[in-house]
Amino acid sequence: MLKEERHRVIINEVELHNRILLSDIAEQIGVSMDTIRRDVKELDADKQLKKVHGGAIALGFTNYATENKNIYALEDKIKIATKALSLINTGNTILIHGGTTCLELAKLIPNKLEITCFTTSLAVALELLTKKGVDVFFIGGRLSKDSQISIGANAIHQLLDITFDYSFIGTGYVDINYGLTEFDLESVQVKKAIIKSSKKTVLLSISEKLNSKHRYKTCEINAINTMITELDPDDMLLENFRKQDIRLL
Amino acid sequence: MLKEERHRVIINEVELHNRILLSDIAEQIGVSMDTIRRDVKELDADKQLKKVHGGAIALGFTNYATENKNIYALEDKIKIATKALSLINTGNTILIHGGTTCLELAKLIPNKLEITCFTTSLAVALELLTKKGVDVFFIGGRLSKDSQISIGANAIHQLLDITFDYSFIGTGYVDINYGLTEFDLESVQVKKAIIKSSKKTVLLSISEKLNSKHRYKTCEINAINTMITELDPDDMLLENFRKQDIRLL
DNA sequence: AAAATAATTGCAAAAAACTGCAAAGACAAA
DNA sequence: TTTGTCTTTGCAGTTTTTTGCAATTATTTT
Repeated sequence: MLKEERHRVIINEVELHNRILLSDIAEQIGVSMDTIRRDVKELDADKQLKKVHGGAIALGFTNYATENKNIYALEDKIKIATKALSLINTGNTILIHGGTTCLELAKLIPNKLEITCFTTSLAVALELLTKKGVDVFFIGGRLSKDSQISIGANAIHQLLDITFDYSFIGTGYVDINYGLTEFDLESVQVKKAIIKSSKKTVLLSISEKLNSKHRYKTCEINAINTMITELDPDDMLLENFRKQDIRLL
Repeated sequence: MLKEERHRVIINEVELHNRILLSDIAEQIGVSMDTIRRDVKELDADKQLKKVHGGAIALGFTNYATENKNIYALEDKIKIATKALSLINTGNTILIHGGTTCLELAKLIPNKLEITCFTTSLAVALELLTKKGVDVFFIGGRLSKDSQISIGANAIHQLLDITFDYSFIGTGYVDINYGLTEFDLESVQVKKAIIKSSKKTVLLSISEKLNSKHRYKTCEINAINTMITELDPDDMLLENFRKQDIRLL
């Protein structure tokens, strides 16, 4: 087998599985490990993949990539939170749910903006307490050890007694067909209650989460009134969402 | 499994749960703790997460809220909290109110003690969330800006729906004749509700507060079942209280 | 203060990478 | 076809990296 052919096979495998073991490929193609090692070295130099000890991984699967992604993600989240903030007016009664993007929103709220703000998140509550103008209410309930947010029947019950001008929520996954979905069922139940109690529900989601889904459904995409991503509302990636009855920001 | 793959798994878990235990990850991936420890060390050096004793936490997940800012009389408070802890048994449903002494109690609760614990204090809640065996519930309500505890009708309403085996409260002032008093009316109202909902109410108070009083009354001294100070129950200073129908500890 | 957990260190076995080399193969010019 | 040159490949020996274990030390918990 020619070198070029082997290279093609290797790249194929990497793209298919995101990672390969040199030993697997050597056996599969039927050449020595040394040869494959040299092939992978070349492909690495050509920036076709990243060579690691024992194998190779697809570009974009490296930790450098995730590191950069996270740095950008924070900027994106601030961008999203800034747009969300523009919706809030003096005198509003709002709810801010948990999650890193929602926490950014809480951080961005100006000291003197006079609003009433409910939250289910300990972190958001602590942040809001530093804002002079904000009247802070915590929705009690069982606290999730992981996310430090209120869940359970108690929280839901309280939520349903209140009407929010706006509620700001994140989600684990969004998909145009599957709607908002989560990894965790209890989280879903709380979010359902939030949506029910809100005049307008605003979804804060980085574009990375678009077109992904998981086990438990919070709601259809149309149950959301406004969706905010870090992208421009005219962005190609949002094309499908523009056809829906939601406001993009 | 390639090292890079393990790294990805670890980062994923940290992002999902905010914190991980090395032992959990080691078991999940099926390698020794040493290997995971080395992985986490590298990821920490890469600023992908923060390594802590026994595990790792997501960047930006540190708690300043429960740090001891007020080390005044800390020794005494720990002594009080230790005595209070001795009252709690497996399976109990208790309430821990706010204040530095109550926070000490929360800190002292052993990891594996299995109890259900309610609280009105953000700091106490955050502390309790670190305890494996504790089911944590937060009593929602309006949050006081300075004390970071729930107050208001909402909190009171929730409290009255529950029965606690023990509730642990502090007070601004105690006097044998005037009972428990406070500077703040809303705090009094919440404490009244707590006392009403508790089979046994335990007062945690440093002796310095004895024989002092203020404007708003929570209850008579007899409404308290147990009073804990840093002093020996036989101490002269507690002579008056011994004549009352309260247990001293 | 004692017990339980976790971190560190040094070490050894295993796996992988590197090095130099020689045989095999590719290819152009004679 | 043959020859000479250059590249590719596999092999053997050496070095490096990874990993798990055991003994020690440090930290946390009770």
